[in-house]
Amino acid sequence: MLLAQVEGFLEVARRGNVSRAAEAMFVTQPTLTARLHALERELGEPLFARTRRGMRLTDAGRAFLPYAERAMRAVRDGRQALTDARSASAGRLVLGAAPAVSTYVLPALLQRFAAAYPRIEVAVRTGHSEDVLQMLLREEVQLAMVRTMRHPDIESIPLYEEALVLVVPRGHPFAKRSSVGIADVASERLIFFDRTSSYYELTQSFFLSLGVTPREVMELDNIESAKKMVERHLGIALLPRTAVAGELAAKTLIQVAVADAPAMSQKIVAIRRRDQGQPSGTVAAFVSLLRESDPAAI
Amino acid sequence: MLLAQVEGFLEVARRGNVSRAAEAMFVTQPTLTARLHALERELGEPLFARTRRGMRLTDAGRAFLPYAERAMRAVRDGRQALTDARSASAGRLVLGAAPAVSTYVLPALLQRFAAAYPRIEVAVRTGHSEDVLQMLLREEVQLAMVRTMRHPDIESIPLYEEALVLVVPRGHPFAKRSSVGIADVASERLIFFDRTSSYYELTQSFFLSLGVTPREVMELDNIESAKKMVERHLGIALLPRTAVAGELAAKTLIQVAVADAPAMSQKIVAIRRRDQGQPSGTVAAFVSLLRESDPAAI
DNA sequence: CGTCACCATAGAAAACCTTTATAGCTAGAG
DNA sequence: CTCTAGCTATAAAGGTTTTCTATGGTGACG
Repeated sequence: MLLAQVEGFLEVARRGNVSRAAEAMFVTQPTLTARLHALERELGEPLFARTRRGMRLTDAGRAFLPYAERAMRAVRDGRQALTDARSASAGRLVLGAAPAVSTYVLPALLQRFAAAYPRIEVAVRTGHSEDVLQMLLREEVQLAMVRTMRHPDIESIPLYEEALVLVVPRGHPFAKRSSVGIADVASERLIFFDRTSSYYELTQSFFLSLGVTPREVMELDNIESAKKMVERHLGIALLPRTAVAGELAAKTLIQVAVADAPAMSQKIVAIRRRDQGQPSGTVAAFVSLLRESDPAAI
Repeated sequence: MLLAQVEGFLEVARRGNVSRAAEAMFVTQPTLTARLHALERELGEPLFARTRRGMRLTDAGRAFLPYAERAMRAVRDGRQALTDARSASAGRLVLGAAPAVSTYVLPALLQRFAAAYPRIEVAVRTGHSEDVLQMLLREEVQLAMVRTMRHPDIESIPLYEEALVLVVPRGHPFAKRSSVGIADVASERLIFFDRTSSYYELTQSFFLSLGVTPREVMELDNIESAKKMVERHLGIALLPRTAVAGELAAKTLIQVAVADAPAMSQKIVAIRRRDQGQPSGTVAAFVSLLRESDPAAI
């Protein structure tokens, strides 16, 4: 069965006249007649009753009609869906993100994205970078924003550098100093977050490399709680800058430079399966929004 | 776009492998490759990402997938609908019927029909024979059961002869007589039903042709009421035999032969549009049920 | 490093579709 | 009663498309 036959069937059913239908479809009448015959032969039943006045649907034709319409509509809608997706005017975008990205970076990005592409449906899956990578490989997400990772099947787009900054509560002795030494830090009560996170390892290895053993006094499994602890003077913490931007601005937390330490940071990238070909419309739209975003503003 | 291409797309999407999909579709691999290329070219976008492992859907392919499935399902279901209709194992049957048929004959017929073809949906439109004929011509009904009518566009199937019988209430003087004369009838109080019905004209012309002027005492617009009136001794009536079968059996009404009068009757037929070709499954099923019914039993 | 498992491509043969031209049929007009 | 108009069906030719066989090319894997 050919779509051209189904389409011809519908057109003739609508007009009750092969010649007019043929004209409307920009083919000759014998062509359309042949298509109808082929369709009827394949279905094993006349779909039209031939009269002097033209073509009338038989009961069988009437029974087939709704299905023919459905099929054509599906094809038409499918085409439209691709056009929409290409222009990113509609569609679905499934993102993966590391927790710090998901919580502190994505909201602003998605707000702008939703404003620019209101008809794109967005879903976010959060997890540690390794888990999100697996989601990407399993094609559960189309694009993931995680720390730099290596895998032969993915390609990366650099996004921004996520610095770990030392924050102390308002009124803390450090708060008035322009910078502190690493030894000062190690002697303070430190609050860590999420032992399973890569940030944990990062800070640990940072202290170790400097030959300093931090006094761990508290470990929370999420950044929000860690911030609250610092605010309540239970210790000081090294936290991702994006995670404390609000508190720094509100001055409930104070950032303190560490004079004799190299900057601790992780590169955050967007990753994508290498074998997915060119990014589809929705992904491409999101990537271009990422690219035109000021990294400092994130 | 060809259905073969859509089908190929689905098969390859399912198997992730052109060669296997081609085998499953009984074509060679290059054929299927060509179909996919043609489809992608028409849609202006790669639907698959070619990898060493086989074919993976792109985002565009994933977006198109549900529509392709919908289209193929519509075609498959359409085929099935025709098969069902042909075997009359399912479908829809819209009948037209004159009031007397609809009320007194159809119920028993439809009971048997529904038992034989439980998955056929039946609808009945009732009206005077002329109106039902118009419905048929407008294709609002597929088959109509009415009195014999002439129209160039319809063909008829004789069903049964509907006799008008004289009925009197139990206890009426006529009830004990084996037959009465036409003059006797005319001198009785007569109850007519539905001046707009053909039965009304039939009985009127019957009396007129015999040179008798009936004493009309009452006219109801439906047969049921007329029967009730006769039962209450308000008169006697000429009613369709099928309409009084129950009362005759229950002996609440008595049939009296009219000796010197020709039998009054109308032929009831099933009519169908001549230009509809062979009856479809559901109609054919109903017609065959009509044919195998004992006319006397109706 | 060769072999395997893929998909892509080439070229020839076959199938198919479309077109022009024409036939056949019926209703309605003159 | 004939003729014409308005349908659809059919025929034959031609050209495009599709399909097949055979082969190329390319990573992956042992």
